Amino acid sequence: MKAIISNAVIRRLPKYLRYLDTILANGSKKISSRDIGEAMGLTPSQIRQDLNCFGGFGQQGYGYNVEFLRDEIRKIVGVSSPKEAILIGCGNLGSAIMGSSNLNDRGFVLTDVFDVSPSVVGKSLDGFTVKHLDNIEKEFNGRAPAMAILTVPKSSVNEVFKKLVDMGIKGFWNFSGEIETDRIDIAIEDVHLEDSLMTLSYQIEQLK
Amino acid sequence: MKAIISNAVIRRLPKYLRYLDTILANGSKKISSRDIGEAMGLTPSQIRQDLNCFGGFGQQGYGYNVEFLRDEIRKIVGVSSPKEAILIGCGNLGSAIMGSSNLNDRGFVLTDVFDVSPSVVGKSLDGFTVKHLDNIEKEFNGRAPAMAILTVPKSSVNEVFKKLVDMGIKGFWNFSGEIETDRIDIAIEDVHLEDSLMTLSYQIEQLK
DNA sequence: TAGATTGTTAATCGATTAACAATC
DNA sequence: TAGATTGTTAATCGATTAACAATC
Repeated sequence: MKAIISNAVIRRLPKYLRYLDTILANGSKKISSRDIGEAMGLTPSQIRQDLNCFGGFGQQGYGYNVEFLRDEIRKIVGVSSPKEAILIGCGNLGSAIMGSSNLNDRGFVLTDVFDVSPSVVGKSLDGFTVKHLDNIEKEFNGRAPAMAILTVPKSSVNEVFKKLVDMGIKGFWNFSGEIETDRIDIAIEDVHLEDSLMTLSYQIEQLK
Repeated sequence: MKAIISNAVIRRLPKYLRYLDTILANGSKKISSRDIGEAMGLTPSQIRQDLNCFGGFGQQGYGYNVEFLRDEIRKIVGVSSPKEAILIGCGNLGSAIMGSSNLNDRGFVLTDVFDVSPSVVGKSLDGFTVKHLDNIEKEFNGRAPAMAILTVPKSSVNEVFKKLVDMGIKGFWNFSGEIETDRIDIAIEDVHLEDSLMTLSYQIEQLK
């Protein structure tokens, strides 16, 4: 029985990964939990606890081999086995995500982009020909990509979500507001940029 | 002496706000912590604890007046006193943020947008004429907007940040990666979309 | 070997939940 | 008044930190 990993730990994994990538690029071969902690503003204890949720990646008296640790975390996060992703909604935000190089090397490969607006369907954007969402089932013909990025209007997100779930898609990166569902066999990562913005507003008020 | 509010509480405030806005739009006049909890997947206790960090907004035996509570949280978050914001970096993501209506009514008013690329400086985007970042001091002439949105390349974010801090800007909504600073009189809200993406990748791996 | 640093158990701290008196 | 629900204190739970034996 696999122990349940707390959300706090999972949210730190990408940060470890980013840090290890940085120092690896700088040529570091080994690192101690003490040094990681110092650089990332965490306690050495926390780092050792976090890593030991997944395995003993270090060596007593030595520390951690940077490249090995990086590769292990990449495996844990799933970054080393890219999954097919599609994008629904080619507005400003959708285009921004399409254009960024973040998807590749972060666990996903973008294969297709969809929209419903006649003004973009058929057009070429960032090397993708925008397809009509109505044809998506035909396009995939029983198969399903691992993940869909939702950058559609708030008003249509639930309808689009339902359609994609019916196709068998199990992962969603959702920029389109609240999704209503009780399916627990589906992974949804909600990005609420307005919440982030309001948190900043609060912080700025506190400075006064 | 004001008690320090935990980060967990602060991150929930925008969610309360969003929920209250929704039910207010649906015509609800009053609500109990029990009902809020049910709708948002939190315990009634937590909601009462959270709100009582800021004051007693309810009434025993009755519950909370939705509109009053909403307005109080808006005040706490600072959404009801909009602050000047500027945008640095008019690429895809910058344009997406410019185009979204999220800024207004979320505590900020976008007044100016800047870039350094000759291909956009001088052009008109979403009703804003893109100005050159080199002229920003002249533009503001000693004044400083409350917040800057950073959607610049990772490689230049620290340089841009330093420039803006020198101008007196105290709030940053940062989409451009790691900012190095030890200033504690400055509010920085980092948005790491790659981290969000990797967390989703992890979650999808767990479904298998 | 001696020194260093992990892996892991125990202690602490903080956040969430439960309970209940106050009171509308 | 009786019923409902808050505000708040106390109990619990979980996450972080400290300590230290294991061991490279």
